Amino acid sequence: MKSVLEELSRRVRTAMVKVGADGDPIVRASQDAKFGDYQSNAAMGLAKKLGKKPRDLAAEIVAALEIDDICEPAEIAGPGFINLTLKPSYLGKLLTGVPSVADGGLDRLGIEPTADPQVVVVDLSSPNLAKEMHVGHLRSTVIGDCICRVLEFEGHTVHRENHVGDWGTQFGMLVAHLLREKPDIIDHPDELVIADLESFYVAAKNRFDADEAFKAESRETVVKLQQGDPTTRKIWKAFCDESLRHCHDIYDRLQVRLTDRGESYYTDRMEEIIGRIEKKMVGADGGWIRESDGALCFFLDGFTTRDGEPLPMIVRKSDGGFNYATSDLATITHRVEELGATRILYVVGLPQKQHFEMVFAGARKVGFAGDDVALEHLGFGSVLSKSGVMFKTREGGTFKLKALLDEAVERALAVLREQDRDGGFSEAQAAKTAEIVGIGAVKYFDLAHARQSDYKFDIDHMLAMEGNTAPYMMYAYARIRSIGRKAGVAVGALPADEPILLEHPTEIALAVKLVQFSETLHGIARELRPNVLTEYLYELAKAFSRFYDKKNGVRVIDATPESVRNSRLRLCDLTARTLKLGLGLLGIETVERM
RNA sequence: GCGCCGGUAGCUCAGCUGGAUAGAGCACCGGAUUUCUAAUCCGGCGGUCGUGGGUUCGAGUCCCGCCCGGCGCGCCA
Repeated sequence: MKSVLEELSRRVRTAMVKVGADGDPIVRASQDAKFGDYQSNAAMGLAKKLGKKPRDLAAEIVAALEIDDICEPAEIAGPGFINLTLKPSYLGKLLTGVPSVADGGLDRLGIEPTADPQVVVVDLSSPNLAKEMHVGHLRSTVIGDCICRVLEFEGHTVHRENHVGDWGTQFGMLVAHLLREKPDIIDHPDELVIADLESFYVAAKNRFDADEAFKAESRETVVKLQQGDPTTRKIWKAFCDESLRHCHDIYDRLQVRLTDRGESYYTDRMEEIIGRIEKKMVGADGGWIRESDGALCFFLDGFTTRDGEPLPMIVRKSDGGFNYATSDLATITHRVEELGATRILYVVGLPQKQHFEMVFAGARKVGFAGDDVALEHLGFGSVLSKSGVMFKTREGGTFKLKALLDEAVERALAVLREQDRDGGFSEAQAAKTAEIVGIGAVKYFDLAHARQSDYKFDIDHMLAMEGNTAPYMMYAYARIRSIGRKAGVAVGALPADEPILLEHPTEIALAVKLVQFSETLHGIARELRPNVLTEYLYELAKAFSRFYDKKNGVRVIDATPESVRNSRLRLCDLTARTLKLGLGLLGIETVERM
């Protein structure tokens, strides 16, 4: 389906050129239906430059505007707004052309992939393997996955990189602890099971703090690990594999797939880029690469410490080791040079903003990323407890993500039971539906908030049946499916040449929403804002409720004549397919019955 | 101290590169409706957009000051 927004922008732009007022047509979907469906706000800004009155310029543009085929006559309002209302016949034509469901393939609703595909790397999730995943990882995983899905749908090649923490001093401690606790692991590394990584870590840490001999042992283990000692490596790998299994239990439930590529993957590359950096150092004007207190540093403009001194980005510690700046630089060279990325997105919490500013500036300056590569930190806000403080357990520890998901599913089951009036759900169906609803609720709630703002984790709110929540959206979908079943029409089965006839205000309003899906999606792919998609889907669902309302809407199954019934059934079907596709891009499953 | 993020209705949150009387959900009040899944629809109540200036035809949005909250600021990630 063509983007209405683009079409209108083109038309208005053409008219503007004709009257000698070239510029951005500033076409937007109107906020209020009384101003039409779209509006152009270009006349007000341009009038002054051209020495004209805004309303006069608007009138000139309108006079030159050729939109009879798609819009009602344009209206000029207020200081010079040009209001545009789509003709029902045009809406009907656009929707009629949407192909029926392709056999087996992904339903694209007729939306074409981009003409300019890119290779995009998304750095998401990236938990530390030393510990259990906690709430802090939810947002990166869920937002990152959504962004990947949207970009993939748009036709880009997406690499989902799970940059897990599997390297560093704490792994010496963990391996040493593991060897003491389960010495037979050397012979059976594949059989390692650690029920609770969190308590395993705590036990190791306690031993480390209390036992000097163990502390020394841990340090030796780190050295052995870094030197590549086979046995140490084997134990380390067994630990990482077990930890990754824990992670993937979560990823499976969240329906997130990604490529695990830990920091350890980059160890050789880190050595190599230090070499490249040292070569640059010789010619670095102003000595922006230099050693300071024994550490190799980048001194980049605009970064200072709390004392106002230049703040270095350390790429090699004074002990010769590397840190996260080094590994982040290494990932950039890998992603650019090996994966061929032209856009790299980091879905990492907002507190790390300064770190990424430095890494990006450093990568550019040292030549690891050229102007043809976009580097973007997609920072996100924190998940707070219901009372608005950082999400912690009573003991001050972090909340395990698994526990949170379990609770959501459990609550979803309770909600389903409550609503299941006629007891139509079997035990197994209820459990399966609860899993989908519960997980979906957590994801939807997260995605429905603006990426950069903090939000309060409110399980009652996310499972509410009213408002902009997953259960509401899922129900809206299931309800439409039920209409299809009752009408005896299969999904997407009505032929694409069955004309869509729009007459009733609620039909037209629904059609406008449906038609706006593609442009909404394109906007999201550009701005990477999942909450815009949830907002859109919610409005679509509401538009459908009005359309289907017995008082203010229209009849569907028993509508006559046949052509009107079919048209309305197609509207139902298109709505359901849009909801399913949209929720799918959020990473949320739908159910046929609820 | 410097920097970043935030402060919008009683509560939870939107507000797209400045655009029309600032929106939604919940809560509260009223109405429809014995239902093509009411897990619905319609209406009402409710905000000096932290605060004081400035820029602009137009500011929740941009600039400056101040207040409040959160976070970050050299070898953890």
